[in-house]
Amino acid sequence: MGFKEEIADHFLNGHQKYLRNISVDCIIFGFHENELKVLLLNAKYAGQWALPGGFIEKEEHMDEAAKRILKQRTGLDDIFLQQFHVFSTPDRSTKKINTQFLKTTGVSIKDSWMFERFISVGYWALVDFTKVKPVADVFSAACEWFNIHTIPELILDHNDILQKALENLRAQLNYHPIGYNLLPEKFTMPELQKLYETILDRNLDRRNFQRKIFGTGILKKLEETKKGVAHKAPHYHKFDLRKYQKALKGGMGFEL
Amino acid sequence: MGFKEEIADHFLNGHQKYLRNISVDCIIFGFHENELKVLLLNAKYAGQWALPGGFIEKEEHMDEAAKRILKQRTGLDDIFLQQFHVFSTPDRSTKKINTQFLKTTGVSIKDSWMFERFISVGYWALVDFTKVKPVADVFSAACEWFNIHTIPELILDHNDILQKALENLRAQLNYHPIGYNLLPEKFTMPELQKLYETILDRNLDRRNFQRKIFGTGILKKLEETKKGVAHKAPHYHKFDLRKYQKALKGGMGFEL
DNA sequence: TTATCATTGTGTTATTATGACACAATGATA
DNA sequence: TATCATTGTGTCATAATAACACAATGATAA
Repeated sequence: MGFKEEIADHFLNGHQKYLRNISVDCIIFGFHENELKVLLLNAKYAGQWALPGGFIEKEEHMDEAAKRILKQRTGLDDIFLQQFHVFSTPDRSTKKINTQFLKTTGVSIKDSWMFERFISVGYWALVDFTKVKPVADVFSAACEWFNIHTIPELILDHNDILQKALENLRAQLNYHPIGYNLLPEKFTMPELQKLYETILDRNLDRRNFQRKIFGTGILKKLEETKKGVAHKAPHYHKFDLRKYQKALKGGMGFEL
Repeated sequence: MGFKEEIADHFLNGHQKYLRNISVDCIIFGFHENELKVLLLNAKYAGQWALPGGFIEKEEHMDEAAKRILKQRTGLDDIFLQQFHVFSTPDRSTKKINTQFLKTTGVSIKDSWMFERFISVGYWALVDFTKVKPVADVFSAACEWFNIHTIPELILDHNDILQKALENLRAQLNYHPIGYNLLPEKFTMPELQKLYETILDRNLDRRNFQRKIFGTGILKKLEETKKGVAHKAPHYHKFDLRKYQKALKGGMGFEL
């Protein structure tokens, strides 16, 4: 099946494979060079950036659908993910964009399930930036990381979705192993603090932060220090996962 | 249109009015006689209790759908409601129940959108128990309040949904005007405390509770005392909504 | 009429958590 | 070898929380 045929098939017969009127959008968070980032796709022909998303197969759990989509974009299995909100304004339809897409692709289709309204379930995911190889798909010209503070205008309501994801991530910070999933195995205390500061969007006192984190016992300090860094080299740390999980159950007490 | 015709029409043509594969289920919370309660429907012919639910019209916001459903059951407008989770196990289909229902009703239908899998969005709602008049519908033999601690076995995964709703309500206690929406305008301090205790599922120290609540300034103490009560009569209180809203923004600090 | 009794209403103290703050040690770079 | 930005660490004042007891009330029972 060639490219055109593949597209036509998706528009004409996709509803036999996927549930109708419902889709999944993913906010993939990564942390790199002391910045919180999200993975975005550049929709071909629309020329606009979008959240990676997809549809739910007829016999598939929605969480599995999200995992499948995440795997396609990042190459990773076992991603930590969390559904956080359903977006359902009646004008959520990609009809305009899809029509434009078909036109430029040279495929002519009158009616399609893809022209209908979609209710979308938002998931956020936490990935180890260093392990991700961004992958675009046939609909996308590019797949790239963006700093959370310099997000371009996205299609549909994707900017709202992203905003809501951030708020939810913030609210969940004390109840999910966010540090554990966003950082590589070894990391420095300033990196961990910066991560918390970025998500909470405010500065934390370095000494109080350290006291609190160490107080929970979730970190093991390694002898090794970070190399190739100007000024005093910070020590590496790693999570004690057992204690981390336990601490999360009671909430970790960072005020919003 | 008679009853049978109405049913047949719903099964045969409902998909022209409603979105497919997606539904809404509501957990309606009320507080009465110091007990947290939920409103359940008894599904006709299935003989089992269920959460009130429904479908989303083609051009309707999902929140509006939930409101519409809530209005049907309670008679109330302006209900405080909150979506909290999406339930999407692949076996979520009412096919069996609906088939049974049609059989006993004497309506014969081979194929229907109602036999397909449904992904359901859970909403919880807070209502003033004293203002609700429970209303059943054509599918339901009864509509009644149940104490949260004595819930019968419900259809499908509705017990799970209810459990999740409770957990979410608990987690949201500090961020939403839950007391304001569940209690009548005038209430006593013991009633408010009992409400918090029920939702948090643990006992609170009477004096510390009072100190904390008064500390936020969200209550106005009235001169009036509760009548017809054995032992010392407690004073009535009412919420200072402005201060309540303000206090909620920063979170009210009841630990889970 | 009076005693009983469960319940309301209220304050103090000890403990714990938080926030504010400063200076010496480090080690790459100039 | 001097500089400099950064790491690493402790104290103290304040705020929040948890534990705890007894007098006042007023309907009910004796």
